[in-house]
Amino acid sequence: MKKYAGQSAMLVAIDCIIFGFDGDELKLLLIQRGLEPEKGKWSLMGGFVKPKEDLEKAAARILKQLTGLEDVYMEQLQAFGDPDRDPVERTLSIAWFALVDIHKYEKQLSDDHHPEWVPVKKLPKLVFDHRKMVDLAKKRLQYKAALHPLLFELLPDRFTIPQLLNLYQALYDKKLDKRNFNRKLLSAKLLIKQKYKKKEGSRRGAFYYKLDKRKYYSNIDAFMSFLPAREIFS
Amino acid sequence: MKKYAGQSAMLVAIDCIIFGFDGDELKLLLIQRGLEPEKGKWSLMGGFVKPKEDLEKAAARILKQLTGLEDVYMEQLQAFGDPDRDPVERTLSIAWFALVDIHKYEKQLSDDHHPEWVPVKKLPKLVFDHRKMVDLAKKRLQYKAALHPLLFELLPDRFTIPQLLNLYQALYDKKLDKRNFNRKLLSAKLLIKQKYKKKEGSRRGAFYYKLDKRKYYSNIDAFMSFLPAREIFS
DNA sequence: GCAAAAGTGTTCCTGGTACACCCATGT
DNA sequence: ACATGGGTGTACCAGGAACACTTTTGC
Repeated sequence: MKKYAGQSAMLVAIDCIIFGFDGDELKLLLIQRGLEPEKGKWSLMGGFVKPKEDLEKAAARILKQLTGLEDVYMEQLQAFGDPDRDPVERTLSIAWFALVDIHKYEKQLSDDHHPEWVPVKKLPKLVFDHRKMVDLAKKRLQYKAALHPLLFELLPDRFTIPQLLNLYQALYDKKLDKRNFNRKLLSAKLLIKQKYKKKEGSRRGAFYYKLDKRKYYSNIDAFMSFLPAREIFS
Repeated sequence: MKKYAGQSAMLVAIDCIIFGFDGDELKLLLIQRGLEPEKGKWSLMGGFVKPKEDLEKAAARILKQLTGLEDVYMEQLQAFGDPDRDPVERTLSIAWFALVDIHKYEKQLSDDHHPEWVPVKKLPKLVFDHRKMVDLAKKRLQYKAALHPLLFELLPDRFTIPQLLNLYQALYDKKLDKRNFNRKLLSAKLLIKQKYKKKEGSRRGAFYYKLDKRKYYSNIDAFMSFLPAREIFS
């Protein structure tokens, strides 16, 4: 195997921006960094890409390592390559964002990174350029979710419309009209109505819905505006 | 300077998907690869990231090396990291796409890569995974240009509305209604009408327009649908 | 005077938005 | 009975889509 002469290599890492929603706030799963430098500081979950490993695989591996979850929605965000972003050694990082059901996570045993779900709106200081990654990920999520059915990935299999409304409101930090939201949502015909929900948070109870997975997967790139889209990006 | 122990580095390259428009077809600037392996085969313009070089800078450097152009619209597309994508040695590539004014390019002296503008619809076989990069870049451009004023980057400073219409039609491979297109376009108020154009391609001549750069740059992320957007992605 | 492209207006209809009241239940 | 959140209908308006004819000029 010949090599390219005179070129210099660098380390390649993955960092994961992991979104979750607890019914009230949009959250990120952060860890306390286990390596020097900045050991113990808040950080995104990350890791190095292995010599024979695909980027997708690496991202999935790292996500699973922290959350125990597989088959999670992930999307490559962007490569971050400032030569000085890691003071130790030049390290390129490919940021991925993931949308997970926060409740599924809670049942998992997490490893020893001391992970915590932190509200996106109250982020602590993060190491390196992780803050930039988070900001970009949030923008990207806002952008994409305004046009595509995506946020279902953050909710359990069964969910109610008020939950979904809360999620949108949390992501965009705006109040939305529930009547209009409802209508748009149902007109997409992606939801299947279930039985009643009793207990939590309401006297009357709200109906559960499930995704019509068939339509969902064939439409995941479909264009539908769940929002007053042109005003949301202001 | 301490190092991360036991991690393996890899080469990091940039590949540029360079779009141009000749008034009729959408084209890509390809080169004949100068390195083994696959020397002489069609390829995107690329190069390795230098040890102290930023990704943006590297992409701009490589673009300038081929086209002589600076201050060109560029956007990071995605990292391609299949471990076997380059048979010589593991090389991660960050693909960028660029929109250039094909006529500005033609006035430049090009280097010895034997570059050629090739219609996107008649691409030759490309080395490695470059075809995947091109396909993704085209999809991304279609997506973004349906919602944002972007394609001006492919045209000269002065252009006519029929030219712009041709460009949209070429990108989406669909015919568009010129009356509706016209109205939408002008309602964005990004264009400033100029004098007549005589010669080329028409007896009557079409008016030139220029971009209102002030509004353009403050609105480059603005949301405006120049197209029957929800039908264009089919 | 005719061919070829530029330019322009109207109607229809969808879909977005604003807005307010009743319903079901637990306490 | 009342408080709390769940659920629903309507009227208005903006903007997208469909559609055809007139204008200018070079030949």
